[in-house]
Amino acid sequence: MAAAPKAQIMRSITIEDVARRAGVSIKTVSRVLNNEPFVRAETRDKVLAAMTALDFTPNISARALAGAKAYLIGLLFDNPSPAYIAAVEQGALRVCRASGRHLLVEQVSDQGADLARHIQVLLRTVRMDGVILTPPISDRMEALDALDAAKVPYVRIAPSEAPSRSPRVYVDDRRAAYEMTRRLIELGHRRVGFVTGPPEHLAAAERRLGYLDAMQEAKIEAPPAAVEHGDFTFRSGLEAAARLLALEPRPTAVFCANDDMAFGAMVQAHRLRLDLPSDLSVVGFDDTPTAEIVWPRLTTVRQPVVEMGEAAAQFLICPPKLEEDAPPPAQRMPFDLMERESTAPPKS
Amino acid sequence: MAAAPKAQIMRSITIEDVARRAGVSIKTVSRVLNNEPFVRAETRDKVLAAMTALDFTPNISARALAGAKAYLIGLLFDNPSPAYIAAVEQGALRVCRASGRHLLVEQVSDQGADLARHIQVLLRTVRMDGVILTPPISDRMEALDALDAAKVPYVRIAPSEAPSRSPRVYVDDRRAAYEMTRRLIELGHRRVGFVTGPPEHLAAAERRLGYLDAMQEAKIEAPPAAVEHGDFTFRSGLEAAARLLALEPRPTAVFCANDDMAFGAMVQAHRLRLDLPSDLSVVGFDDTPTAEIVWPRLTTVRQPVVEMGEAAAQFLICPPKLEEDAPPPAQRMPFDLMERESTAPPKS
DNA sequence: GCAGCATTAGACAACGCTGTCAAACGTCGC
DNA sequence: GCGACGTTTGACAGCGTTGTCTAATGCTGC
Repeated sequence: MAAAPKAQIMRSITIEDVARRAGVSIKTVSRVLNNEPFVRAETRDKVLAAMTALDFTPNISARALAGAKAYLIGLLFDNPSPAYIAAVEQGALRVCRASGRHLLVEQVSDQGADLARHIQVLLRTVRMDGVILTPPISDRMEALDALDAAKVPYVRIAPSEAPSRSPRVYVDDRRAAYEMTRRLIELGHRRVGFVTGPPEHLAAAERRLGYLDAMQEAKIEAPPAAVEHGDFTFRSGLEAAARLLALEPRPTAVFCANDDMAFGAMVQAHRLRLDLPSDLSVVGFDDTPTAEIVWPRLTTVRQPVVEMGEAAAQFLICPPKLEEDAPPPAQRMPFDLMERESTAPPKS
Repeated sequence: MAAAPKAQIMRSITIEDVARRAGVSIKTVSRVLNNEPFVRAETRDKVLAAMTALDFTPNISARALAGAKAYLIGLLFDNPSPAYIAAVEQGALRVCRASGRHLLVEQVSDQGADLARHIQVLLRTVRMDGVILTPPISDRMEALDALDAAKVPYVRIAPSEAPSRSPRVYVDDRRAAYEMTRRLIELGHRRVGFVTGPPEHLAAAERRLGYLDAMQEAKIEAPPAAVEHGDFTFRSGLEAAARLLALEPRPTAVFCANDDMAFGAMVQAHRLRLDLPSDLSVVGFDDTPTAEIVWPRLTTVRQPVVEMGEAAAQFLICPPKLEEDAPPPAQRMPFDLMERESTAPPKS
């Protein structure tokens, strides 16, 4: 048919151009580009000058195709808990920029066997220097298997399952929940309810354990009914709180395994015309931006999520050297108890 | 030195392997892969079978290097207004997945001249089939110039400046603000304050115009003091509201150019012990998830942000054919007035 | 049965870079 | 003044794909 309206071929500036201008071979330019040794300072300068003069930028596809590095970091997520993912992404992005990498974001929401398959295909399609796994993907062993098989380095954020299987960045969920619960007990609460996260999100289970630790330590019996199941959504928090607040005697405090559910609990309390915090203390976990905005402001556990994203990316970009057979490195990040106005001593 | 622990070279399955197995030439496999014509159905099937048998996946770097397509869409943002960006990203991601592309996210927060430079370098470093520009980058002419110069297609989301310069996806901000203001007036409000967005964010200016349209239409004089300046942050909303609520007589309603500022206004109202909505109606713009969570729930203008991200990506992937010299296509998305509990008729 | 044409398949050269290996260039010790 | 050795450079072959161009192949009409 008609000659295709063939896209104007934009010949880009190549290493060859730089080499010609600097009067050296392409390989030498490549050496300079990659900071390889064995280039005389004088030669290096010549090349650098030529690069600047021509405004040369290396092409990432060619580099990935020819060499070992890919200049690409992947961020894999499933559950689009926007605030959390966005924060991780922001941290990762900052590090990528600083080191000349780029960030490929991918949602791998398939359930079951498809997950492994999806990751496999992804890794073969686009080579990456490393991959960041956010919860709940960070606990899916199929994902790790696929990554291992493809020999692509990865870091997990807040994994619970097989924590020592890979590098990871995490906070001590159990400890944080323990401390937060303890704080509620210190305030005088005895009837403290808990709303769990979805079963596949193991960090949420850790939080439950922390809660139980504190209750047990204070010798307070936590009846099974005091632990309600949620799935990290606002709505589930609302519903779980409805069940909790129907209990007799009513809990004086509710600890939700994440902020979104805590917001649900707050709304449910409002609906029941309970005054916060005098009738009910509510606490969450995550310190999402919204925690500062609701009224009363939510007491919660702050996780440095942006920093965790940074740490994870950093990790993939220059992995710390370690002995053969040393356990994979883990970076524990500090958490903070953010006490705000949603908590107070119980009235009664 | 010691022989470098040379990364195990993972030879991937190539087109050549498929070709050999199917008993055809490489080029024929490539034809099948790209759905090019002139392949006999029988041959095609043979190739397809070989592909499946070998579990072949084409390599994106090689394709980008050799061919015209890059299988990569870029998402450029500046202001990390997480909820908004995350929503656009989610929409874009969905479309990318469905069409076998990938999403490269890039933050280009440099101010001034650096922006153009940054984009230039980015585009030369990694070839992309198209780029999505989110506000406020979508109004930065330097960005558009850089993109044009590199001949990379792009879509702008919610641009205000030079709207017809490129394809775009938008909502009618002015109209939406007009209708929302009108609704407040219908409720009986006469003293309606407005909090603007940052000056560089032109959509925010459109919203202000819409507000003024409605006030004028209702023959209500909006004194200059009724329009306060904000910058889209929670804090600025809080401060602007403080100034607005100090006015005598006090406004009975405040319209903020985005939700975050509306939340600030609500908190300020709470601080002043005003009852919402009886003492003060507050409305926002965006319908962020938090709008459902605050108490009272925020009346606001819903924009279909996820869908806008989808539309933008769709657009880059299969651009609608149009005449030479036709104006670049624009997709207007519907908005919705979400009336919730933060608005009511004024008490007085 | 053969030119003439559409259709289908293949050979081969890019694409822009890195890895390998060998060559050239000192420089030192004797 | 020469071999040995460390340093510095370059030639060249890929990497896995697509684009171009040419060569078969099959079919039509006469």
